[in-house]
Amino acid sequence: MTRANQNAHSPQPSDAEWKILHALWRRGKATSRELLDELAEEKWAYTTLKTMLTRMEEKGFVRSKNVGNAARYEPLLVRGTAQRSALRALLERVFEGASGALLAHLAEDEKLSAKDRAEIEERLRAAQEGAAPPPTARAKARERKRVR
Amino acid sequence: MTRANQNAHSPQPSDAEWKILHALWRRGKATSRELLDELAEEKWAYTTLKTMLTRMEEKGFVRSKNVGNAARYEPLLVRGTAQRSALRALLERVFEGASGALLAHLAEDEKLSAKDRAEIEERLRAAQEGAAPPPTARAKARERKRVR
DNA sequence: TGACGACTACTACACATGTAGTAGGCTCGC
DNA sequence: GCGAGCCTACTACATGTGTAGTAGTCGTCA
Repeated sequence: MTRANQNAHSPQPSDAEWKILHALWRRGKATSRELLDELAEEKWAYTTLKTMLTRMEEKGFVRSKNVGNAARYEPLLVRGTAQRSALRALLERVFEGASGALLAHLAEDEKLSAKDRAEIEERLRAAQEGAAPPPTARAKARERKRVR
Repeated sequence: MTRANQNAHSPQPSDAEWKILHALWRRGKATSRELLDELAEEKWAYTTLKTMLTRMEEKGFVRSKNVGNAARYEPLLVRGTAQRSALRALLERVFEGASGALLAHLAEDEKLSAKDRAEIEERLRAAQEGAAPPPTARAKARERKRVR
């Protein structure tokens, strides 16, 4: 049993670990040398990356398989799941569960492109169909929940 | 001087620090004893909380003023700003800047009530109207003083 | 006036994280 | 067969964080 899934209480990846995970998700699997290239802008010493990978393997974030004299790593975490878990953690810790407030910040962010928005609407619609009858909520009341 | 604003590089509050900050935002200002009550469910030793507060003061997250023999603390971070900064950090670190993906998770989250979802749609629509369609740059740019 | 209780400043310590060095083992070209 | 490289496992060490104990100070109440 892998123990690799990210249920609410498995530790969250650290900053550096996220970077490595992203690199791994991009490439599927990779040797540490390849990862070092992929993460060139971090300017890590090879051994630094190796240390990280070892720790990540201990935590069940990645798995390694020996290929020749080198190890080839692959992610065990599923990107979407890990992200969701991190998001949930943030939501609790920073927003005390108030997703509305989180959204408010996000929605106001000018970095959200129109394309992003369109995509979200799309997803929302999909989620809604599969989950709850459209309550056609007069969500006007939203305004006053946005504390100070 | 203060140095209390959260520009991109001031350190993010830690887990425990967020809890304390939330308590402080709830009460405006408070003595450590009051905070200990407010945070009763954490079951912290008084000195634990005190240590945190001291460290937070060093970091410029809070400020204390002596009142009688005890110190009264007040937050220096502004809630919304701190939250936004944390959100942005998450966005970078976990979603590599893809706010769309973040939102998608938020939207699909089964924990999100239908009401929340409706609210999201609402917000999206609003954002879209106000921002996206034609490049008619509306004065939305006022917000973007956030350096980095 | 002295013990009691609250408060503060210091100190301690374990674990996580970022960062990297060292030493020893394989392999391949010459 | 040997040295140059590359790889791995260990070890190291500073800093941050969670958690708390100790000792010293001060006001108050019996």
